[in-house]
Amino acid sequence: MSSTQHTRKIALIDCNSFYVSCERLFNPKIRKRPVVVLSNNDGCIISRSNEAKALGIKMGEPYFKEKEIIVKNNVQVFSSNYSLYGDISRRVMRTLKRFNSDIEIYSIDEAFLDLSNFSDNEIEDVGHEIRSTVLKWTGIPTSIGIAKTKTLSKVANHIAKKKQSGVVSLIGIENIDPILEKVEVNDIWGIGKQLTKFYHKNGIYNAKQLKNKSNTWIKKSSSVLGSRTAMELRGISCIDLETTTSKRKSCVVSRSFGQRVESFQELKEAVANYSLNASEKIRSEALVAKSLTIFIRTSPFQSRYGFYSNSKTIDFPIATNNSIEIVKAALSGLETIFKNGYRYQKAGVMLSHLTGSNGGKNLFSSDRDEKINSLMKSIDNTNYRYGRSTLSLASAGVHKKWNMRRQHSSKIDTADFYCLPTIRN
DNA sequence: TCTGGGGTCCTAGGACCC
DNA sequence: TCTGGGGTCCTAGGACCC
Repeated sequence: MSSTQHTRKIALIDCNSFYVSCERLFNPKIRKRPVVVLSNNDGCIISRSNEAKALGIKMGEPYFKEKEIIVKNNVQVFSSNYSLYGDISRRVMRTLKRFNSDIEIYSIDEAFLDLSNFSDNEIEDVGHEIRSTVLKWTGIPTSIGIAKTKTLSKVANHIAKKKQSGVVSLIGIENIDPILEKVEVNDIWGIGKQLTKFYHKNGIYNAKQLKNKSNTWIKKSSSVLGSRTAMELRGISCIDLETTTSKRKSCVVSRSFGQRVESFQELKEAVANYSLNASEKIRSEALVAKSLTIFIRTSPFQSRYGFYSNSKTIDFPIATNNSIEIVKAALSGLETIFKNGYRYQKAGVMLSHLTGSNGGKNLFSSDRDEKINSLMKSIDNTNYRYGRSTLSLASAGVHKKWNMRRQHSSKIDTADFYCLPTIRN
């Protein structure tokens, strides 16, 4: 039957050790060396080269705990540089779009691509072509998994990561049970710690066992998400490709401080900055927020100082993206939850119930609002052109306690991105 | 001494209504 | 006097993702 030639085919393209690969683009000397990239504040290890993985350095582990191995093996360490990674990510995604515009950009380093238009016979070759094109045009190595559903393409991708070729297709394989049997249940997309514990208790250890478990049992014992996962393992698609970028529903800006903060004044500065940052973000997406939550907390790892965590949510009478209003609300919220005598470790601002801003007009908009809107626009433009915090409402010093630690920055400016050397095969 | 940040979705339970 | 039960909407918190 020729119709089987055009079964649904979803590819998951995942960049290998993405942040490490980005740093390597600018620093060819570290190509074969062990490399790690740290989270904000140089807190945790969030990206590892294969060489670093081989040394036993764990994902998500605090940097200080791995320091010994790192020093001993001369592992190259980088603070994260998100604007750089964002730029390279856009380059990768643009390249992928050439193969099909039906693409779901799932994260900074992953995308689902609909390849149903290709025949079963050629699909693996297409995978290899995508892989080599992305490598040639961006310098980023990828792994590609292709299958009938998103969950299965994740499985295929998981296997592809361990293969030299980097491409694995499950299309056209009659019985995938022997493959699924080798996939541990906790490695399945959508199954985290809690579900793993539960499935283990019920004798389910791998993807094959979950796939062949009765649907009624799964439905009864977990949420709809659990049964959706099992259906997808059976090749029945339940999770659609989200190709249109839907407007987001919330926006969080939060940071751990470089050093503990105790003074109200310093906390206020940090919160004002995060508020400005969040307002700017939602304005750039033409959104307004109906409510704001501000939260502060001390370190959960240092109980000897006493743990304190609190938040306050404030509703705006009229949804807004006005920096002044948002900062004001955040600071008044902060006042209600701030307690003296604690060593604060983190603060954040969340804007939620976001909706489209209708070009900044609403029933109650006035001349004054129009003026504020154009003021906001000029702030955003200036910041865009000359860098963040060129103009800001709070006196945002650069040497404050709460600023992040970044001791291992490669100092690559995004501007340098345009000087990237051409990459040869 | 040092432990990231930013999202989505689901569910349970409370408030409220008829 | 009897004091039910079902529906909706909202929120907080949990689980999961990268």
